[in-house]
Amino acid sequence: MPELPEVEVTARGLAPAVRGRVFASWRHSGQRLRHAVPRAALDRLVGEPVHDVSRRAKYLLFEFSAGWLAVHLGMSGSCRLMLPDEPRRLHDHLWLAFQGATQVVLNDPRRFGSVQWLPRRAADTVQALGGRLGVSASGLEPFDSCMTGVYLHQQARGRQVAVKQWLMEGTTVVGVGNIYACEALFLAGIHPGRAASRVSEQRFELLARTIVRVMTDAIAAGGSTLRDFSAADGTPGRYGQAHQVYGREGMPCLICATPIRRIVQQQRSTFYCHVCQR
DNA sequence: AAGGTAACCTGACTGC
DNA sequence: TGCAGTCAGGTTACCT
Repeated sequence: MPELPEVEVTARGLAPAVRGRVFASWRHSGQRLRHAVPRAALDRLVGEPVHDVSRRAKYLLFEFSAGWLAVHLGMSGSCRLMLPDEPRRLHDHLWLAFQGATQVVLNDPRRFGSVQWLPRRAADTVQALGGRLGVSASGLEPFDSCMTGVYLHQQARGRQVAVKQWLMEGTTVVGVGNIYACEALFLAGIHPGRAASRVSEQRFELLARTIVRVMTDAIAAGGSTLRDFSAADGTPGRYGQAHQVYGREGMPCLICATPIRRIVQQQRSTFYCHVCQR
């Protein structure tokens, strides 16, 4: 599921209900997620207030005085606010209860999601947490003012990999997954198979702007829902209706009417227009 | 060092 | 109706 917009929508949905509340208790389904649930850290956090709920890359961050609880939604995860007496659903795996009867429940059918504890280090910032979360979270946030065509061009130097794959690595810019990589490359007119180093600075300038635009629009629409995703209040995202190429194989390009093509790169589907994207 | 592949999981859908 | 095969928003360990 979730790329940056979906995680952002989740964070914005949870924050008003959770910010400032005291963490009261937690429960785990016992089913293994990507990483073992940090039991000792969760136990220590009981009684501590949550200062904020935010996002870094595709990670949801619950900020405590001692550090951050980082939740990743994997391919199929979603986090929802629930009342204590609501029945348990299939694939609910983690319950975080807060004072005042607020409960955050992580549901994840495929269990590619994770929960990690990041102890606070001196002068830590949310931006700096990226590297500690993994290489895929180490790049710049798309909304960072340093995310320019010059920056992308410089980062892509010497990289022979396809630009789409390079974009999705998360080492240059974070949060761009399969859907939004396809969409942003289409809007920038860049062929997804082009070597990253062979994209011009001018094209990268356009790409930097289209990434921001696609992300902004997707957040405003509540994200994309393919099958699993829903926001903290359970509503699905509407951005799927705005997809220009993703999931539109064989359908006419919205610019030139040429049928959209689908290829496989790195075992992932890529959708593009071979006329508009060069 | 960079590039490719497999693995982690469940569920929905397609075609026979 | 049932079964096999394919595909799905991500990440990373391990090869070459």
